[in-house]
Amino acid sequence: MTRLRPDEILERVKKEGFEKVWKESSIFIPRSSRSLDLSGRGSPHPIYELIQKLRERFLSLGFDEIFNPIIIEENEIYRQYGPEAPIILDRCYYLAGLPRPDIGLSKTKCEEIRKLGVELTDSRISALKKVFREYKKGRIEPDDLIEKISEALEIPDHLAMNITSQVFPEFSMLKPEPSKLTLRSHMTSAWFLTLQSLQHKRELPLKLFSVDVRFRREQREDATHLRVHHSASCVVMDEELNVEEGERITRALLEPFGPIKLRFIRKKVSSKYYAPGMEYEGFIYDPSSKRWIEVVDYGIYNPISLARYGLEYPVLNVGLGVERLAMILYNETDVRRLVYPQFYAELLLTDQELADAIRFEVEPVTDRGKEIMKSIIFESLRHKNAIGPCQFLVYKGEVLGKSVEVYVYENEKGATLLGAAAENYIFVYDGNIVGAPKKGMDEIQMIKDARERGICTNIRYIDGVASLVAAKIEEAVKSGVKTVNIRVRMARRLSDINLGLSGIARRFITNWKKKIIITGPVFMGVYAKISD
RNA sequence: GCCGGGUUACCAUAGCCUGGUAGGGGGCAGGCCUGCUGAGCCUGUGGCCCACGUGGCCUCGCGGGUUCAAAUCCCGCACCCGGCGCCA
Repeated sequence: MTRLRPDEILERVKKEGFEKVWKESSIFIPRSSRSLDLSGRGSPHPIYELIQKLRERFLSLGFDEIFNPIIIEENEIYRQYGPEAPIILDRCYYLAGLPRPDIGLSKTKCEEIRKLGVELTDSRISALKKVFREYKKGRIEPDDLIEKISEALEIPDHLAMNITSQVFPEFSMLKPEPSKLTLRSHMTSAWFLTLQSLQHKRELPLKLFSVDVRFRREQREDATHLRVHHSASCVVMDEELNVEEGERITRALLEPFGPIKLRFIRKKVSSKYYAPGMEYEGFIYDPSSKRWIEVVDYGIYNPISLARYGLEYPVLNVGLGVERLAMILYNETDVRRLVYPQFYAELLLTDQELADAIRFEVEPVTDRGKEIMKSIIFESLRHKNAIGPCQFLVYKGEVLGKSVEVYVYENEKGATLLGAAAENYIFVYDGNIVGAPKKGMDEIQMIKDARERGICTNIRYIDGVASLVAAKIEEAVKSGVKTVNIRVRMARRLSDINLGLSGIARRFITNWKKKIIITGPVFMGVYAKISD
């Protein structure tokens, strides 16, 4: 397995430049001879899962889904919020863009260049235009711009420098210029536009919803604040409306999520886009923190704002913070961890995941090899209490056209064929890897816990050793080696019994200072004779 | 916006105040010792170069500075984490 080598690649880019290395870079990419597995099921993101449920629920309550504009002109905020607009806009992101370099080379610019003492011919102008185009496409780097301009105009460097600094300051200092466009901070900003457009096109009552993102210019993201989060928002426009419908809609919306304690309170000071006294907040009781958490906001839009959009009917708006609800439902205290687990969640493996990460370091690949592995295990266990010196033939047969005999043996006088730990199983418990017999050793707490509450991998020490021996025999047959003799004595590390961990599992164990305890006497000898 | 803490090899860290060989642990690798179960001991473990040595150079987030000498002191930057403020 060859991997990409970031250090080497960056070193080459530094020496040879981006363009040259880029052209050759496809050769670095390791290619696979197998095709990718496209079966199985992945895990969904909890936020999208919740959004899906909310959408489904809105639809079943008779609301139509709308894709609302995300980019909103600053002016709309003034129309909706009136005098409150500046403090709303303070929390908004404004869009900015880089100024377009003047590729067209206007007459004014040409005139300015002439004033600097450059004689402009048609061919020079088109050469200069070409330089600008290349620059914009990134084929000329900023460092080389002056040089290229001086070549195009056939002038000395210092003159080219003057041209860029005086005639085209935008080339040397590309600074983003703000626009009056903002990213919506509330779904309401978009609802006014949508309602304005639909009010005479669809029959009342109009029931619309959207579950989508909104943006807040937070100083910093913390456990309860994100810059981008979702609002499950709906509006109702009808000839007559009662604000109490907000509570009914909220209760109906949250019904599929089981018994939730809800409380609604009228806001003493309502926001300016609502009519005074007609804005309510909804709280959900969070049993884990034993606190009421604000999740919903609803109210009836104020007639001034409506009038500025020519709206002739009252509008009720309900907005629910999706991430807030998710935190309660998923019992999570940090919204960052919930939404961006890839950045914030600690590396955590369940015992099952850790157990799955334990594997043989080498394994037999041929059917015969696997057969040998099985008989080593079977025969060794059958004679495990035999007293040495002794040996047992465990396999005799052909492997890749050569005859192979395999023996398990014990040379030591008075010792049993297998050591006491040979039949130990590997258990995983609380992030620790523990080797232990199926019975006994209860006086050691870790073993007791691992056996009672941990996961048994069904891998024994003897399995690891047998796998190693079988693989070595295969290798010996292929390379023409005549004998294989493997003695495993005391096990101390996983590799002693031919076991290994994936890199992620190892990182998990070292990260959390977990233990790998597999010490034990294996004392197993296997000998193989290979002849033609 | 204000204030504080952090960034050291595969992992988690010590060292910084008071400048002078980057230390201990885990993991991994090798060796020793281990004969019936919880276990020890030694060595190695960032990169590059070569004349292959008891060799040289680089490396403590990035970039500068001070100094004979910088992980350490000073300045700037980036990212991360806290506290306060803001949170319609």
